Parts: sequence; structure tokens; C-alpha cells
Amino acid sequence: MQMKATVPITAVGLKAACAQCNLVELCLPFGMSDSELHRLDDLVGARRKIKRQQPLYRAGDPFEAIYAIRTGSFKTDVLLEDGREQVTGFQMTGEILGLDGISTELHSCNAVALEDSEVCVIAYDRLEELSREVEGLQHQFHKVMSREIVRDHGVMMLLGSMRAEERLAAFLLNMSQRFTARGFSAAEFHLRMTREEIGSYLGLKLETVSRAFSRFQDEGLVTVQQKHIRILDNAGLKKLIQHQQRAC
Amino acid sequence: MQMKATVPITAVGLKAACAQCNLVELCLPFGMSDSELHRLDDLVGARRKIKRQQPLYRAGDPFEAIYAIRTGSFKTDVLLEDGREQVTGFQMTGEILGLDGISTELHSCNAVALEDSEVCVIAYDRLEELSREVEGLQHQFHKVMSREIVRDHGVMMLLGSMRAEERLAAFLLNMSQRFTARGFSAAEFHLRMTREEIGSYLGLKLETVSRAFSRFQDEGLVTVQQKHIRILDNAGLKKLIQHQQRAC
DNA sequence: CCCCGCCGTTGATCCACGTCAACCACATTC
DNA sequence: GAATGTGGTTGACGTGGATCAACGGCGGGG
Repeated sequence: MQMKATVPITAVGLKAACAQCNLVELCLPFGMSDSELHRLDDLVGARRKIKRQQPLYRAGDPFEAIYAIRTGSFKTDVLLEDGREQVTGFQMTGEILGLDGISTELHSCNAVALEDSEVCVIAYDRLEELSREVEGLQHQFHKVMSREIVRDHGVMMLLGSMRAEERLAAFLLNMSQRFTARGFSAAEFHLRMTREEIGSYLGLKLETVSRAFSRFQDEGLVTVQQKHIRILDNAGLKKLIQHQQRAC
Repeated sequence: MQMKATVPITAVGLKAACAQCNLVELCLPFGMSDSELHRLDDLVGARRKIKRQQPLYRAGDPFEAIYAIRTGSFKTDVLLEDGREQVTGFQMTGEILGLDGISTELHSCNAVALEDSEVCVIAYDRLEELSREVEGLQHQFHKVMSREIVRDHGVMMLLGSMRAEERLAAFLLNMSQRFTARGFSAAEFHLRMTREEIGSYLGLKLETVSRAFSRFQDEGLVTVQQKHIRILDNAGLKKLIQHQQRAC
């Protein structure tokens, strides 16, 4: 069921035109002036469509570009020789994929589409070139990388110090907040990933994720119907995370 | 026991002079030409000495500079409101601290010296400025940030998918490899952090860390005397990580 | 030198989560 | 509509690591 190599499923020749894109606020060009914005037009090359379950890139692939998600969503994961998988993140529209490849010029993880998706391809050498000239771009790019580091620290906190229900609560609140930023409902959304993928991300087995969902539902914090989530008690979820619910 | 703010313990006026530093190979200037190297002299401002247990910066501090470790070592950690601590990393000479601050212009974690240490202070606005002119610096800086992201993914793998002994084995091999890169013995070294700090980093309690050390010693993989470690069977440790040691 | 505090080790017990297994809800295909 | 497969839920049970507790060793200060 695996493909030999990561090949573009579709590479359409359309220019991406950040200035016209409604994702600027969430994406790499955030905070740039109009004049700066127009200089990006020759940076963002083609778009590429990726079908659900297909890889955008794989660990070991040569690194040439980073990718901005235009539509759809992805997961990134790393694999151990013995087959164990760790999902390292879920990415939504406007977010940047591929930063892991800069350090060794090889991608160090897999990026897989969770649904039919489209990305803007940003050639990395062109990005470095242009960001030497466009200060706003340079600065924003650094912020994007730094944000990724901060996000990863948050996940470490989650994996290293939280119990199962706290992890799931943190995950739901994070998803809710990211949907909100994209103009969707904070309270009601559709998860694109399976229980197993959530579990891998949170360092839990899928059964534990499922049970935690059920318990949240019993306690009136959320309603869950398969992948459709409705948050009923945001504050209750937040409280779960902070109050280490132990005696003493 | 906490200090109000992070103030320089000592700020010596000495220019750092990367070109003369024996850490270039490990540090930000890696791979830069001699002529590029000399342009760094006015980038790296003062050095700063930090006493053991003192913070270099704290979560919430305004971000102004990143730091290259000249001597000593640090830990970085994040705290939850309820007091839980997650150590997100241990840093050694030549490694860069403070990248987490770029995204929000506030530091998002604490950096604490594990021993009396000295860092080179690199003003961030000057770094951006200079890296617009010096291509090698720009590229190397991006690699350093990317490497941090890749490293964090490795820690997630560890926290999310490995059992206690695998985590400790991975930790020891990682330390060994980093000591080697610094010209120290790969087999014998002195840990600067406590069992509790190791435990926090690995998502384990200190007792579990201690027991795993004892078991490694019983199995002839290492000898442990307090913080002094000698690795007897490198391959054995590696095997521990890959072979998911379950029946079936 | 002795005292004291911190750090590390080890043992006994507990419990959160993993494991194993059965079953159910949908979606896809024929 | 039946057949098949994938993903999700739930229950029973086992276990790895947390918790609680006692003790030992080293290092710093009087």
C-alpha cells in the first residue's frame, strides 16, 4: 500500500498570489506591507494537490521547499525502525510544513494529508534569497520557526506531565482555538484524524482516547459523534488541565 | 527563593571574537568563511556569566537576544500553573538558547544554569540585520532553528512511544554523542543534572530513573556512581531502543 | 569533626493506562 | 440489499511506572 517515492500527485501551474489569498493573516506573509506582499508573487511557485492519505513528503526525501497549506489538513509523524509511530503534529490551513528539512537538507518526518488538500510550494533557496531583501519576510519566517519550537515544547509538557484526560482536554481546546482563528465555530467542529492518530499524538492508545471522549460526554463537557465534536463546557475543559486532580 | 527579575549576574565587556573561539564547529558560525566570520565580531556583544541554579532568562521576560553557550550547561523548562515542571531540554557548549522568544517577543520557557556557565549574548535585531548581508550566517541560523525542531520531534517520539528503559537508554546515547562531539570521552562522563531533572525531561519520576540506572548496571550496560556514568555496552543500549521488548 | 540537607537508592503497594477481545456503526463495493 | 472493511466503543484483566516510605551517602557550614 506504500508508494515508492513521493511524487507530485498534481502540480498545477497557477501562480499563488499571496496578496489575493484570504489566508495571509494566518500564513507566512502575515504582517507584511502591501509592497512587500507583491514581491512574494515570484517566491510562491506552483500549487500542489495531495489526495487524502497521500504523503506530501517522506522522511529521507531531499529538502527543496517548504509548503503553506491552502486547503485541507495534514499530520506529520516520525517512525521508529520497529514500526512504532509518533504523530508530531496536525497542521491546518495557513500553517507551514517542511521546516524540519532545513537542518540536514533531508526531511526528517513524513507529512500526510488527512483529507484532499492543496499546498503552496515555496522553494527554499528562493525564500532565503528574498528574505535577505525583504525584512518583513525574514522576520515573519523566523517567527514561524520559533512558533513551531514553542508549540513543540507545549506538546512535550503534555506528553511528559499530563494524564490522559488532561491531554485530550488540551488537544480539544487547541483544536477549538485553531478553528476559531480560521473563522469556524469554536464550539463545534469536525476532526479529520482517527482516534489512533489522536492517540499517537497524545502518547495514548486509541482505546484510552475513546474512553476519555466517553467520560467527557458523560460529564457534560462535550458531545461526541464519531469525528464530530461539540464543546459544551469550555471552562470545564480548561479546569481539567490546570487542577491536578489528586487528593492532597 | 525566587528572584524578581532576570538581571545579568555579570556582564563583562569583552568582545567574543568567534574567529578565535574553539567552539565554532559546534556553534552558530559553523560553516562560515573566514571573511564572513570576522563580520560576526560586532554581532556578538558582551559575554555573561551565570552562576549554577541561576536563570539566564525566565518565561515572560522580554526577548532581546539569543545566547550561545561558551562554558557550562543549562536546562530549559516550562511550568504549569499548578507547579508541574517539564524540562524541555539540556544544552551544552556551542548550543543556542532563546530561540523560543522570537515568536512572541517574550521568552516562553526558563533557562537555568546547571553549573557556573558563560554565554555569548547575540542581540537579535543585529542578528537579523547581519544575516540579511551574510548569506552563510542566515543559512546557518536557519539550520540551528530547524535542528531544534527536529530534536524536539525526537523528544516527542521518546515521550509518546517509548518505555522507561528505552527513554533512559536514548538519553544516555544522546549525551554520549554530544560529549563526543565536544572532544570528551563517549564512554565516560559526568551528568550535570539531578535524577529529578532527567525524570522530568523523560516524563518519568526520579525513582523510575534511579531504578532504570540500577537495572542497566545489573545488566552490565553501564556503571553508575551518582552522576558519573561509564557506558560499557553501547550496542546493548542501542538494541534496547529498537527492539520493542515485548512478547509476540 | 559533626551535623544537616539534598540527592540517590530500594522496597512495598497502588492505580492509570495498556492489552486483549467482542461488538457495533458507517461507508464502499458489487 | 448483502458483503466487507475500517474506525469507534466498551468490558475484563494485566502491568509498568507512580506513590509512599525508609534509609544511605556525600558535601557544605559551623
